[in-house]
Amino acid sequence: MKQNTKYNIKSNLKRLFTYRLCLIGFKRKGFDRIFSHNLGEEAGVTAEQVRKDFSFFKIRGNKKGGYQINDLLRAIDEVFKYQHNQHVVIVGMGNIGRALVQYKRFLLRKMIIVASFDIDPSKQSRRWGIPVLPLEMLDDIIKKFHVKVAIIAVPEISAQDVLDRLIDLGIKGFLNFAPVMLKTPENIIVNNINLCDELESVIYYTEKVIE
Amino acid sequence: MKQNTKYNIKSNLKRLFTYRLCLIGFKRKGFDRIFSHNLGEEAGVTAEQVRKDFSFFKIRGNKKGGYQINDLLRAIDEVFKYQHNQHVVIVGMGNIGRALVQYKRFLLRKMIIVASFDIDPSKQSRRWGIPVLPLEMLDDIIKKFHVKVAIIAVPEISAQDVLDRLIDLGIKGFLNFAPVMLKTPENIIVNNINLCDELESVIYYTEKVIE
DNA sequence: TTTTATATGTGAATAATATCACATATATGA
DNA sequence: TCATATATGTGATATTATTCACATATAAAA
Ligand SMILES: NC(=O)c1ccc[n+]([C@@H]2O[C@H](COP(=O)([O-])OP(=O)(O)OC[C@H]3O[C@@H](n4cnc5c(N)ncnc54)[C@H](O)[C@@H]3O)[C@@H](O)[C@H]2O)c1
Ligand SMILES: NC(=O)c1ccc[n+]([C@@H]2O[C@H](COP(=O)([O-])OP(=O)(O)OC[C@H]3O[C@@H](n4cnc5c(N)ncnc54)[C@H](O)[C@@H]3O)[C@@H](O)[C@H]2O)c1
Repeated sequence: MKQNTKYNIKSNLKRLFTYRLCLIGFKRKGFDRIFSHNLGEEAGVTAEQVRKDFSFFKIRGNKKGGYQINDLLRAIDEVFKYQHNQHVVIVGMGNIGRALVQYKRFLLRKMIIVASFDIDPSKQSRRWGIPVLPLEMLDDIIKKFHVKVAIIAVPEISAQDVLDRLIDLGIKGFLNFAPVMLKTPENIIVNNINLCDELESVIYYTEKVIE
Repeated sequence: MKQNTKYNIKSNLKRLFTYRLCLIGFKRKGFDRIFSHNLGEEAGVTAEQVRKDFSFFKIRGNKKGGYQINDLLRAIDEVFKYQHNQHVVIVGMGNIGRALVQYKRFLLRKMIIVASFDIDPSKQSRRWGIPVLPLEMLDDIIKKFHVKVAIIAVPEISAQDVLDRLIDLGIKGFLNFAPVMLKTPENIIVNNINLCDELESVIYYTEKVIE
């Protein structure tokens, strides 16, 4: 067992997401062509950074002509292999789990939450559009939908157990909302979202600026 | 107006959060002293990194004796100025907003959501423990509780409007859940949480590893 | 009390990232 | 069609972050 995965979203990948957000914005405003300079300004990075990033992901523009926004968006989608839908399960249908299963935007990006799971029988229903199942059904669903990625939204005390069980069932990547350092074997991806830390860091920097 | 804040949680600050998580874990297991080596292994960084980070934040241990966990936790709290409570407001009481106001862990870190706001009168109630108010009340509440930080949980189409209005009312820092690049003046901190991107990056790395 | 083994703290070395600078290709306009 | 201004793409350079290496202090043992 590897002591906690030190996975962190690589900065050039993170910027690619930002670029996409900006490009969608530009498109909405009626642009169909963009230069690295404009995109950089919008994304808060230098134009060279934009070009280097695109270059890294083998995305090419036209000399002097800049980039076609649609081409860029398609190329970015290509990086994320958008040809096929991605099936995801979520474990824990408490406050955060319920919010996530109702989040429509996952679908727009072809990420489909095929089922959710909860230990509490009172949560097991179809109230929220997708089935909420007992954990015994995990194996079936994971096999049926070839699920490789799961969202962990259980209390921190249960997070490691849930993770271990999911790994046994073949899950390779996790989005984890429980504020604990999870222990994982090699080759398992865990992306930890810690909203307390995120809010606290805002407060930290806010106070720094104000002082 | 500065084109979108390129704010990003600095990596040494981010690691400080991780260390805290690990330290709490060690404490639970009965330890009261820790060495940079142990903490580094748990946090997924080198021992030198741990020491450099502590050194950066002026946190000191004892030569040969390592660090007292309680001292470290206190020192980390010191970095985040834990003497006083921090008041926060949240705008948008939809799926994600409702999850957040019920999140008890904010309180443990002395971050108090004093009120939430929604444009929809049907959401305005006291159902969720804290008052859900119309936006007209923003000014009053912000003044009364000296609020400096807000959580934006409104649809992306409204996010910029809400942000501008909050800045006018004196808010300096934001945790933003809407997937848009917000435009801000100087000295305003915006920490964007984009859960689609986070899930997508897990899928990206998972596929990379599997291949 | 003295010795010694060992963990810290930090400059120096290295690695990783980002910026600069410019050669190159080509859209655009004459 | 041709000339030219301009944006890309990328080596070279600078900056930033991490790791190495070791001098130093000191807990623990004798
Ligand atoms: N509520 C938030 O806004 C929020 C924000 C950030 C992080 N989180 C974290 O997300 C996790 C869930 O938070 P929440 O507020 O939704 O909590 P919650 O108590 O509302 O929900 C937890 C759910 O998990 C279920 N559960 C418990 N053990 C389980 C198990 N072993 N297997 C399957 N299901 C199990 C419970 O029945 C419950 O429905 C926690 O770790 C929390 O710290 C929550
Ligand atoms: N649901 C999720 O799990 C999730 C996850 C990540 C990000 N987000 C983002 O968070 C935001 C909210 O998502 P949601 O799912 O809670 O949406 P939602 O539609 O459930 O809730 C939005 C709420 O904002 C209120 N609102 C709209 N305009 C407003 C305004 N100008 N001022 C104040 N309140 C206003 C609405 O009345 C509604 O109650 C969106 O930007 C979404 O993309 C949601």
